Amino acid sequence: MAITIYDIAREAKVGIGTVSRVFNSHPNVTKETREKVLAVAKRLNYQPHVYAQGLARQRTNTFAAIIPFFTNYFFIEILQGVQEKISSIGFDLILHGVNHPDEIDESLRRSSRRGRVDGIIFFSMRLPDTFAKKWKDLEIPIVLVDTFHEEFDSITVENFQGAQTATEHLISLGHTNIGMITANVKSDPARIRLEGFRAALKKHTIEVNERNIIVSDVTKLDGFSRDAGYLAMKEMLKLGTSLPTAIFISSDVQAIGAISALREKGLRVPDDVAIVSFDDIELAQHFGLTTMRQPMHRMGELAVDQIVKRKQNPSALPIQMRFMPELVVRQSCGAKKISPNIEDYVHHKDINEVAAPHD
Amino acid sequence: MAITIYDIAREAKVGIGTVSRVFNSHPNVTKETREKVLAVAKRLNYQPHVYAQGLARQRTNTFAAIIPFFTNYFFIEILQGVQEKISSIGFDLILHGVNHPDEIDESLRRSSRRGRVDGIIFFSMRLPDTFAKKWKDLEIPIVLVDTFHEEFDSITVENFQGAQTATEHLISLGHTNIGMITANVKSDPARIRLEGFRAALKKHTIEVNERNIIVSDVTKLDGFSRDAGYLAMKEMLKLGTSLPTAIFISSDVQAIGAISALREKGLRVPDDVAIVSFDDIELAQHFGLTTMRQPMHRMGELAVDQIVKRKQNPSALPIQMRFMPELVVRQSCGAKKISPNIEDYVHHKDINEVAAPHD
DNA sequence: CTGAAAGCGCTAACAT
DNA sequence: ATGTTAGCGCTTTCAG
Repeated sequence: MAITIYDIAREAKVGIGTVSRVFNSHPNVTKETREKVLAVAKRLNYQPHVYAQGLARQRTNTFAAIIPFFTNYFFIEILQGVQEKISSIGFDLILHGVNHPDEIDESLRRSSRRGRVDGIIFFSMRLPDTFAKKWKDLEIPIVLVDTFHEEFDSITVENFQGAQTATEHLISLGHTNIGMITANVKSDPARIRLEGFRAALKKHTIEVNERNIIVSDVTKLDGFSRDAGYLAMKEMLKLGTSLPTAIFISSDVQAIGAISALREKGLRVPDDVAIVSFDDIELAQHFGLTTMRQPMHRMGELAVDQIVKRKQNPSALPIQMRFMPELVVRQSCGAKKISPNIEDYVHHKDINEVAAPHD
Repeated sequence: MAITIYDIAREAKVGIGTVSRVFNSHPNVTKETREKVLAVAKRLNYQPHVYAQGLARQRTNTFAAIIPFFTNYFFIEILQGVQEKISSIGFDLILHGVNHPDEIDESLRRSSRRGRVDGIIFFSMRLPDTFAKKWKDLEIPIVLVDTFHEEFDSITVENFQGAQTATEHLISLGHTNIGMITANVKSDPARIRLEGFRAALKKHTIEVNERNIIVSDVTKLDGFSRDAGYLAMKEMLKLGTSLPTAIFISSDVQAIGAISALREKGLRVPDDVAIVSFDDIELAQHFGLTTMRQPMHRMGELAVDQIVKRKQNPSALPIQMRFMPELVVRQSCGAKKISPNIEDYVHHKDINEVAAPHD
């Protein structure tokens, strides 16, 4: 059996309480005994038992992240922020992947087992109402990322305005025949981006051609995938003659798929079709995508910060943090026809943060 | 305070032992008392305290994965296999990202804290010898993925033969002026793939032109990155006139970067330069990369299986599982000049598994 | 400042 | 079949 504080107490000829105090850097220990204890502990290669600590302290120093599984680069980049921040504060991260909608419940249940985690970061999925209640009672800090529920802290991006900005960029380049490819509208971001798109056209009194709006019915990844983008573009191409001169696409990965479909038909971006997408995942740069940047890494870090804050002040009103996505102009929109790609024309100004307490 | 077995024992007028038995589906409980207990538990919304269970049972039902951080798609695909398998057996996954070599120690230390996890999956990094010893003593199952140490179970890919196959494919297409771009040779896979490349040329008595071998000195991600590939190709292009007609590149991501660099010079793949790379990440298909497929998802699942097996039989000799990567022919090598991409010409035969007990 | 003792919530061996 | 009890390893009063 492994070394316990009893072992080291015996060796150091002190009580276990003292040993405990030493490791918790409690002030009431003389320098001599502290050093004596530490010496023995080192000699015996003592390591505290995390679960015993957790049980006694009534906290676990671990957070859970529940993610609709991370084959999606968007999540990975957020997750990276989460991971770095969590380990920087000495906590552990438990990862729950949700590959199928049916698994949401299971994941929620598993991570909310009593004493399992001190906080939960919940990604992108709509939080079932049954759990909203349950979690409120649980009294464990929860923060929502890329999704919203009025009872919890949330970190989101202004999808509506982002979509509007993207569309207006296309309009400003002279396009009037503009289409959109959006992910499954079961997903809130997809739905809202579509609304933003419509609003932008309306604002500029451009007629919406419903034929040029392709709404993905792919369920896998809610249609935020290369395949979904590819299929959607195929469909748009199939519809015949009046291909729009510009398309707003609800995510970078979809745009990449869409570009493939265009290439197959011998069509070029931006010459034949201009494209603006959303997210600015790392690959967007490679493809020269003009896109709406979401500060993913930052969002991940903030999620962790917010959980920590929430632990300290459980009764504060839910906070809603909303980021304004930023237009990153590269080649796919046709605004810059200079060198092929790899170069990135974004102005590296700081992301705007809009932290507004929820009413 | 939350509900404990004491609460439910009192309510159901039974002993805590009985309650415990019910939840552990111990046979010695009558149907009536079982149902009574279950009813009360449900009414009170009882949830077992994971840490208390862990402490009493002396096991945690969680595994840790230590990954050189997953901005690399290769790891993500393995991790996905790991994640799915782990949750399918009802375990939890703790994720330790290692972003900097200095953090390896810290991660190792943290996940090997006593009673923290029941097993560790260690990815791609060379295991420091100090820890090899320490972990042996720890008596906790450890499996290495994409890296090797003779004292532990490991799951790897035949890098040498894979590189050889890739190179020979290029040779079989008639190329004789073949170059290679490899990641940082601090990484074993990068180094071994380079050796395989050399061996293939030698076998076919083709002279090695050292100028056409670019070894990345990028340290970030050990040079397995788009940027590293881009820079390496730039360097190769800078060297002047004798660009090889074919290049073997040590990973798909690097190949993607390299292709960017070629495009900037107006060079086309495979017309001007044929390319074969390694890994077959999801994106490889999109780029039409001919590549050596590693069964990443499978490797992840297997890692979990092996940890479980190792728990059952701690004293068995270390197992070494080696996969033979499979050549997937797409467009980048020039063997098929048919349609642009998206289509995948691989024969979907099963991956070969070579499980050989270590000596 | 330090030792002893009482939990933390659960499991498992031991009685009955 | 069920209740009782002794841990699991640590934290944290409570005396002294």
